[in-house]
Amino acid sequence: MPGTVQSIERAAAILRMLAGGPGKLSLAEIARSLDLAKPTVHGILRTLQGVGFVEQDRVSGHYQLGAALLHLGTSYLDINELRSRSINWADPLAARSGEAVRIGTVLEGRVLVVHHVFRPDDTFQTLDIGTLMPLHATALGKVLLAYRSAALPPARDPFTHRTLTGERDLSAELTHVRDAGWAADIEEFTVGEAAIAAPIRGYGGLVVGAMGISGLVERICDSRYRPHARLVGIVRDAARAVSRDLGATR
Amino acid sequence: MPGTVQSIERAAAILRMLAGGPGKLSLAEIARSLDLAKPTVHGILRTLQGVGFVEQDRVSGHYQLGAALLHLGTSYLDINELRSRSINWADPLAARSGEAVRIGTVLEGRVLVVHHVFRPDDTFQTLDIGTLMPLHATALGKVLLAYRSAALPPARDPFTHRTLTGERDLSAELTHVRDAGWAADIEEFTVGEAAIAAPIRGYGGLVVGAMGISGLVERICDSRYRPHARLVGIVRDAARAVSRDLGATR
DNA sequence: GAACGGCATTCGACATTGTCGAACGCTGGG
DNA sequence: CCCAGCGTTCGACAATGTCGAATGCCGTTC
Repeated sequence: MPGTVQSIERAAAILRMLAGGPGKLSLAEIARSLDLAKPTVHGILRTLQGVGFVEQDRVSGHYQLGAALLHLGTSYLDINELRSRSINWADPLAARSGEAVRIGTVLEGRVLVVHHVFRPDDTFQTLDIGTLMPLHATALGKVLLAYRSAALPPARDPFTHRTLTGERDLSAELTHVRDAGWAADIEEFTVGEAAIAAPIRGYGGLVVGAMGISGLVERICDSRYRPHARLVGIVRDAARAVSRDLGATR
Repeated sequence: MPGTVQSIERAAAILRMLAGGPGKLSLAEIARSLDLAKPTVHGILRTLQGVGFVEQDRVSGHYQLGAALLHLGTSYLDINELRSRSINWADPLAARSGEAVRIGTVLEGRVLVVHHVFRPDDTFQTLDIGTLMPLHATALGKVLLAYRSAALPPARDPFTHRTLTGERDLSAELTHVRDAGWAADIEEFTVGEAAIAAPIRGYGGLVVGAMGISGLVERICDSRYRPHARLVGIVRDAARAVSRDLGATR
């Protein structure tokens, strides 16, 4: 691409590979995957190692992500306005709904979770901040898909037997999401779990994120697999409040 | 530096600047600080923007860290062995001590927090994972300083009136830390708070991190400002357990 | 124990790219 | 209205990044 720095793009591609796979990769694997000469990859990795973005395992010689990225990642969280505006509404939403709350935005064709409030109980939970989730199989993702102009994601893995993978099914679903103003995923991403999400708009009305709750399907839905209207209402109210904080007027 | 890719080093310097300052910087400020021509910085920023590491504010034209870094940062956490081995011991340590627990390692001349367990009560707390703390003014930092071969940090800000800033005072303190096998900071970083930390060793006995507790000084120390021996003991025990998990034999 | 294949790393030639001076248009402040 | 400083574009050219060839190491196989 003209006007950009090719070696920085290559370095970013290497970091994404390291983030997406088993954690550690050999120089040769990286070179093969990116179709680059080994000395080229070696120079890039040595530079990334020097700036702390990559570490090399002393025993195997393999490479992995480095500590400096953690600081950059959390610094990003500190300045992320979607997150800072959402925080005030996320705890009350978790309290009122009794479910886990997540806020997400689009990154690399998936949902990036930028804030996560645990379900207010003492079950074991893991923090999802920073994780990527599919757009087509989650409530957050369907909201983000519904309001963006890009095409449907080409890869639509069936996470459960209820995941919508067909283009027509998904398009119809997104039309419905736009009409209703919220989305649900009912055992489409995780068997036994359901979620409800609503759009967060920024200045000018553009959808900049989504806010949602998730929990066991029998808590989120009634006996006919329909999300409880009360829960839909409080999710939408909370998302609207965040939108107002962000300067949306619609 | 020969053998490394200069433009990647420059890109990393830009990202560190964005992480370290007020969050948003103008292209001109970055160019001045790094003594680079504006078109040079522009090309690097455009590339970083293309890969999601940087975003540009539509209104002011200023640049800030991008969402892709969050995913890289949390991916680093997922594979960080110091953290994965510490997790099992951190919760019990918080429970037994009744205090907040942090695990840290050295990054860019400071302490990088890689794990944090909240004090087990319902006071308001913020998650410190990814934050950087001073080496000279924290218990975690003093442990890390005591067992590394590098020189003392040149910048030794006085966070409180009790912070050790003199080279002789700090050197003497680090000798004491090595002798005792643990460190404390007693209102040296935060007025009203104290902390205790012990080294975590990796394979071969090298110190790869530190584990510590922190809380109100009147809970951590007795009336003569001495850390409670019971707390010192359980911190050291927990750190030794993590060390064993990491393959240290000492 | 020897041979082999594939690894990470180094070296140096050279072609490509990244750098940067000059210029431009825009915007906010005086 | 004017001006200073901004972000951005363009194109020349020097510096750098790329990569083929080679090397040494290590684990595996015979």
